Amino acid sequence: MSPKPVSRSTRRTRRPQHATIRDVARAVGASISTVSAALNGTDYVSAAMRAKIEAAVQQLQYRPNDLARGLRLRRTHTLAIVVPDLSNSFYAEIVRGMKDYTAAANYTVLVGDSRERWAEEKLFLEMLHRRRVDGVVRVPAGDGNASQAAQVLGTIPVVYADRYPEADHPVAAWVGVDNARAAMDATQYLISLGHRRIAIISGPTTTRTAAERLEGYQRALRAIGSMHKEYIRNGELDMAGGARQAIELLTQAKPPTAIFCANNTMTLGALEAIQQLGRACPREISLLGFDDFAWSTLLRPRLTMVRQPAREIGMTAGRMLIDTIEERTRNRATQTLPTQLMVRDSCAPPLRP
Amino acid sequence: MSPKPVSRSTRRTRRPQHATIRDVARAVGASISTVSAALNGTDYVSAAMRAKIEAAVQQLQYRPNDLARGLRLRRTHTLAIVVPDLSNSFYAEIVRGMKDYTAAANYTVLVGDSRERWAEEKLFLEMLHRRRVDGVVRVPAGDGNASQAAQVLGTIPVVYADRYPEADHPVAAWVGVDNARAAMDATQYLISLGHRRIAIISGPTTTRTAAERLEGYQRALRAIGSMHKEYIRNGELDMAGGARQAIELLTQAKPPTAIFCANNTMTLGALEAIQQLGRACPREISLLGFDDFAWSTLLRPRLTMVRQPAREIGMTAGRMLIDTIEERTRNRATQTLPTQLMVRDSCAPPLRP
DNA sequence: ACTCAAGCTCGAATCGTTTTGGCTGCCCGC
DNA sequence: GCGGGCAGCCAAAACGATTCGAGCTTGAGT
Repeated sequence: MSPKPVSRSTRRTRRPQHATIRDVARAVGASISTVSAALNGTDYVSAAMRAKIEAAVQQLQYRPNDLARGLRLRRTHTLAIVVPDLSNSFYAEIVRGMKDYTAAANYTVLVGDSRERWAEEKLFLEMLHRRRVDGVVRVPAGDGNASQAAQVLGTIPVVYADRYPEADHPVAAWVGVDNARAAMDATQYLISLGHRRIAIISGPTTTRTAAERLEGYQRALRAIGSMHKEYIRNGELDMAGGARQAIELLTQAKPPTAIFCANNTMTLGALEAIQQLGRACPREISLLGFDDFAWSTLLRPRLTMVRQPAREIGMTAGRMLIDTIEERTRNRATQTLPTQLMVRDSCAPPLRP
Repeated sequence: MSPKPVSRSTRRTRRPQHATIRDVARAVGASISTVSAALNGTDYVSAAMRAKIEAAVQQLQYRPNDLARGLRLRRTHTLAIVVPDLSNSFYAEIVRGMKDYTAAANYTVLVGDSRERWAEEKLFLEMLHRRRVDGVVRVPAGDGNASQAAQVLGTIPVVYADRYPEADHPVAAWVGVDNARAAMDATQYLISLGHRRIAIISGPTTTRTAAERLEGYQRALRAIGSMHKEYIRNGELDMAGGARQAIELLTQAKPPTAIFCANNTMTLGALEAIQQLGRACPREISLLGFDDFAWSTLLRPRLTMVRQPAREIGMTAGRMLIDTIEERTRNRATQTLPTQLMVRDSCAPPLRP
């Protein structure tokens, strides 16, 4: 009835173990406490003893065991960040920014990729809990359920980056950009070039950022009274999705003269589609993207895009996290960083038919 | 004389702590050992008790503390990988491959970026040692000193990926490609198109892979007796380096008709340079690169490149590492994976003057 | 001469797990 | 009526660090 107990006894291999603080203590004929005090500078230790300890540490190649340390201290000096897509350079850059900032404060960061799926994100968050990370920054997966995160993370501090947490939750710490504003500016730029038939390819509206960008686009078009339902598309955030929507848009009876893509991978997809259809960009069709990336100047045409300060978002998230962890501040502030429209070659006035 | 001891006492904030196994035990009126046995299925526990424990675990949101676990078990179920440049999609893909493979075996992986500097890599490796990771895969930084790694890592198992460790060390586990062969094949392809004045932009010869690729290139050209010193360049591995070398090559009296770039970022740099100089690629100058990347089909011309199976390299490295950790095997084998020449649009026969 | 503080060192408790060995019943076969 | 195996449970010893309190010398101040 009851299951046969499984013996965990992987044969106790005597792998030559690491030197411990006890080994150092023995080597210099001192007590463990003294060695600890010497290494951490946390109590008086004579110069002579200190020197002997230094020598022993060097000779034994002693390195403190951070597991034991973390257990005792209840602090691991580890942070984590989870993003929806690590191969997207936008998120990669956020991660890099956070790593750079927090490394200076002596934190390590674990990075996770949810692939836009809450199920995967949850697995990662549970792992973080077990490892007792000191804090985590989340760019929540796009398929909802973000509110369950508090459950699995318990009391571990969280900072949100880029995307909002669920609306019903009290907005915690957050850093990002004013998406509606940025999208409106971008759309107005296209309008100023003379475009009227402007399409948008947006992400699923379950992600707040996508919804906000759509909102900004609509506000700009409503202002000039030329918003048309058939030019509004949304779907998957990836390249294939962008390409498919672009093809649908361009092959309809009265195609748009400009396309605004609400993230970077969809922009690439749209560009691919345009080239496949043999349309000239920007002469026949203008393309404007979101989330700049490093090699966007290598493409032909060089893409005009809305640039988000990805690195700064990462660094700010790191800073906010560390601040709340070390209780330098308890303000659950939200930080809004500025965007920038990088005007390059992919947008031009529309053809006068 | 002796320094004033620094008090570490960050005020002992009573952050509401996590539930422990002891809490679970108390909740169900059992002993710690019983709870542990139940959770790990490592000893007989009655069905009734097991159920009560499950319930308590759920109710208290108990999650085992992996620090304590790792301390006791002397196993952290954590691996690490350190690469020279995370923003290079080639290495990013290796990392991704390793993560995917090892996640299935329930390992977490820490990833580090050495930026081609041993000093940075060393810092990272020291951190890994303190955290007692179970193993690490290294793509060693290009500036030598790789042999010191054994020192700082102690007895932690290592697998090398892509790049070789120093020659003087006994070659440990390694996975990568036959660089000399791949470079030779690529060069022969250019020869078969009719090129004779073929240049190479290679990396610093301190990295074995760069040296091998140069070697393969030379072998192919020597075979037809048209190797020329002035067509051999090496320098930094980044985009700017590639661009600079390409400009020097193309502006000399008798410029090459084809350029072979020994990694992906330098290839992008060369392409940029070619476009800046207004040379038509591939009509006037052919370009062949190394290390394919995802969006290479978006560039114009679509780049012809030698593809390395990055993902497989990462997965294989992960597998080898886990195998040696779990002592399924102790063969310090080396694995050579096949490359593939992705023929696209950036190479054409040379102009007949 | 007495007190007190500073300088130096140490023992023991603690952090949250796993694991070993032992203790209890109980049932079974003699 | 007894030995012994099995099921179920537990106490205590690790694992490797930090930290609290206390003990022991000195030297200075009174």
